[in-house]
Amino acid sequence: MEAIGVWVFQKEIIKLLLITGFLYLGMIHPLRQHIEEIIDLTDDEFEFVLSHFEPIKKRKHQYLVQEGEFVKKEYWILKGCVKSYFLDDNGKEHILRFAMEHWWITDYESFVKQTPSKIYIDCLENCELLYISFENRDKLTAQMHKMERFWSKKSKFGRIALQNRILSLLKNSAKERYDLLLEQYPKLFQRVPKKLIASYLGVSRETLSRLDS
Amino acid sequence: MEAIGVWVFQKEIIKLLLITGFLYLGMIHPLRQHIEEIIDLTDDEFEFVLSHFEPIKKRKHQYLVQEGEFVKKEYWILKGCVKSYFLDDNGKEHILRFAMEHWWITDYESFVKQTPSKIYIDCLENCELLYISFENRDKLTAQMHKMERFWSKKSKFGRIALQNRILSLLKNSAKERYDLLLEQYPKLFQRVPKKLIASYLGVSRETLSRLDS
DNA sequence: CTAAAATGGTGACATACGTCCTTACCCACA
DNA sequence: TGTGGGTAAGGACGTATGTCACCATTTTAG
Repeated sequence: MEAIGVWVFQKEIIKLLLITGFLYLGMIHPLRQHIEEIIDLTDDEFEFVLSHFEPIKKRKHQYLVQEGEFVKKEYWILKGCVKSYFLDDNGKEHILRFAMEHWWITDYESFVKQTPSKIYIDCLENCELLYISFENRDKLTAQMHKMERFWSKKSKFGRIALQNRILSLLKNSAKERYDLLLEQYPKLFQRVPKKLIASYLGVSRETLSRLDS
Repeated sequence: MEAIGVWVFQKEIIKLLLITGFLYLGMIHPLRQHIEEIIDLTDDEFEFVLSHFEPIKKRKHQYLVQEGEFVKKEYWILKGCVKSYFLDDNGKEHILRFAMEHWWITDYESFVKQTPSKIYIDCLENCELLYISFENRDKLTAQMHKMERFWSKKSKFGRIALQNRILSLLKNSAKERYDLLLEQYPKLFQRVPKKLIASYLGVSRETLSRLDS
């Protein structure tokens, strides 16, 4: 009995290692693939990068970030889907953005300025994540200029995406924004409730459900 | 007569040098002040940085960026005020942002991705600017890690500002957005026409003029 | 398995906002 | 001195969207 218990335990460990990518049998680690879309890495360099991350699992409805908290981690999603949002004075929820597999997420305002967070991030599904702490990110960028370039580029692209969202909020009608989102992220509509999509688009749930016509 | 002409010409040059900060008599160059809010520079380092910039003057209504153009410069405003905006399918103008003294401006999307610009930037007043070319910015960041840190930080703060604008577009009414803008940039209301403020806030000119009540 | 909660569609109604219009004002320039 | 362009205010009207209410399903949690 004892022996079987240990075996099951080991299997769980191996499974976890596989999922989080710390043991990849002949496959390229998804984080490496992701980073190499922008910069090239040797095996050793990737090992070094990865050693600054920790794996973590979260269940649906669990928080990654809560309002008032000092955010000290940036997350990279291996599996699952999360929402980042804030509550207005009436307690109404407004979606800032969603994030899915291979997206980065954190509260950058709190992360960069080291101020208490104004937002929440929580899991819409059970999630498997890698996170890097503020300190490790600093260390890594200081020791590895390539990674500073990587994050710098990511930051620039993130900024452009935000600008385009503002552009869309200013110029497009609710219906147009709906169509654009559906075109760009069709998967999203199968994974997250419509009322969250409505909140992301800045319209009421009722209005959204009347847009299809 | 000839001599006087030369003298007037020299005076103009000196004036230009003074204005653009290439000749600062015992004063700290405003660009240096600006950069040193984030990183420290020695005299030589600042000289080196400045040598990558060029001064330029633009009159009211002149363009810095036009739609369809490949943007190869980033501008820093010494004096004046500009708007960045785009035109929708109906030719309606939507203000992305304003920029005034000591602000950076360009079309980052075109600048970073090297794609044709979707936006216009033009002068609301006569402007005095410094610009840095794409190539010089690359050179400078490659040779001077400090400046890469500077721009990286700027980029992060820019991103946070954009996120907060989205936040505001989602949660605040037109009236609230108006009050917030008035509180944050009271100068703007003395310098730019109300119809542009309306466009920035995402409401019609008529609606804006009715908000005061 | 069942009860409770969340989701999603729709109707009735109120209202904020856009659109179109006229009027008035200021100021640069002929 | 007049004239035209840019700016701003406000009236009239239509429409898109929010709000509240109700109900039918589906999903979740105990």
